[in-house]
Amino acid sequence: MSGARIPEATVARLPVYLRALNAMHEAGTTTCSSLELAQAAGVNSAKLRKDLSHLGSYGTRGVGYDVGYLRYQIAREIGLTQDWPVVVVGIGNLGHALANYSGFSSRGFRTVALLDGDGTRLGEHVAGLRIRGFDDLDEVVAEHGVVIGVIATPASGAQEVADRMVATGIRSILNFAPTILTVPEGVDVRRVDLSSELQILAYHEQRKSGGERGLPASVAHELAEAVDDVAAVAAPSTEQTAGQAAGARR
Amino acid sequence: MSGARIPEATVARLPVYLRALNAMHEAGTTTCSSLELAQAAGVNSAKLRKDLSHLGSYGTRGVGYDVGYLRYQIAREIGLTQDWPVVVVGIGNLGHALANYSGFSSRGFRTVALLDGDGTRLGEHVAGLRIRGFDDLDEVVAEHGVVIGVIATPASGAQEVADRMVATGIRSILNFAPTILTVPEGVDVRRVDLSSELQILAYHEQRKSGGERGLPASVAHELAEAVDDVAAVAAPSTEQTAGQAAGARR
DNA sequence: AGGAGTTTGTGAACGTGCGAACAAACTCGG
DNA sequence: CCGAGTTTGTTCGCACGTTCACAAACTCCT
Repeated sequence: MSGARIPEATVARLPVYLRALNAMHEAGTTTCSSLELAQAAGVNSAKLRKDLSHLGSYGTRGVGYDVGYLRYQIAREIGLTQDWPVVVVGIGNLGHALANYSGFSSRGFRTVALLDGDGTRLGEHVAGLRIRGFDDLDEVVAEHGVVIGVIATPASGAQEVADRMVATGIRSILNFAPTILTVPEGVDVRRVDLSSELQILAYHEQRKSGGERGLPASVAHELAEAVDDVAAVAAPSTEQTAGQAAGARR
Repeated sequence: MSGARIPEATVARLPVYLRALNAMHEAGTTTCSSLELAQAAGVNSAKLRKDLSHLGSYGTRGVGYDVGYLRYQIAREIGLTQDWPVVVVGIGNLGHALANYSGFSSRGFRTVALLDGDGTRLGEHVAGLRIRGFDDLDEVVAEHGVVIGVIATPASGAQEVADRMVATGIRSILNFAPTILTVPEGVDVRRVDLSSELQILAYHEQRKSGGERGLPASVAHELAEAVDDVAAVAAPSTEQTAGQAAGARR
């Protein structure tokens, strides 16, 4: 059963289940039903059961799941029973926060090196680690057997960092830089883009506002100004069908 | 056309397209084909065209898309032509980084207040803003018409912050705290979970390396207990949200 | 003007994911 | 031991998302 392929959507939810199970364990709960766990994780209980069924039959009908046991099974499936050395490149504001982030240092992941291309921060200590130059990447990767790299540089340097990472053998990259990385086949990149998340929220917010409820006056006022600003920058627009222009909206 | 519903998967990709278009614009490119834009965004060109077709017919057959015009259309659809005041709660390492993050202050989003429940940071200035107490939330929201809140507190305080936000009228929350928030119908929450992202990478990495198998089930339970003790000492980790896959295929 | 080349927008096929419903399997009380 | 109650694991139908393939529409060259 462990050999079977697990759907990507399920994989993405396993960390959530794991977190909920950890919370239950710390609260002293030893057993839980699929409904309880599902509510704690914010998903449908049928979906939870189907997700877990991909790992194996770790529950007991009529009873539920043993928190400690299920916790271990999920952790093993994800690979958290082994230690993953991680290197962080780009120790600006975000990199600094990541280095101090407890989620990185606990639970299977261990930050083994902080690298920065900017010489001014060299030697500085963050979260108990000395900031080293980016050129030390090969050495660090070889020494600790790093396979996961975190990029927290500005967008301009991210691709070069990624290339160097791939060259040293890193095959999984977590990218915080606001850019799309191009990597060879076989290398996984996951992107965490704060501004994209905000934009998605804004889209839905705009939808809500357009619906039944009115906009606060302050927002409405700023709307007019902002439209002008963006239009001045963004619209060299010459032709184009005026058919579906902006007017239709609210 | 603007009134039609846009699929969620498409909405999640629009910010990526917008970013690619911005890069092209800054590089002086005035026109691009769906293939060029798709490659810059890291997606299939057919998918790109279908996504854009949900907004309207903004391309020209045989030619491609006008960068500036398409850029404006996407920005308008997302709602970036208006100004979104944002309040950030929890000015620890992460909140500090967010406040300084250029993606927050530019392009439609404006951080209007930094709040923290911890009194020791009060009055401190970060990114040109004075840190205020969490109790000022109502006042700040009312004054600036805030509808988007960012939570960067530890997991323990996140739910209370969310409750207070909802009470003041905030309907969109970006949650960096490693916990699942419970909110009323009509409130959108997006989770950004750094540790979940790492765990997803670890899963795939384990797959690539052939994956060492886990321990026998007999030992599993006791080991889970041990692992948990360790985790209990360290602080909890972070969270991520639903959604988009990474740039690389797998 | 007309044909060749290019590129968009979309219809159709395919795969994936989700939720409801239900049989199988367990516990518990008598 | 048996029946009632509970909860898992799975099957099925449906909706959503992705990719292919192609007609429509545009430009360019002769």
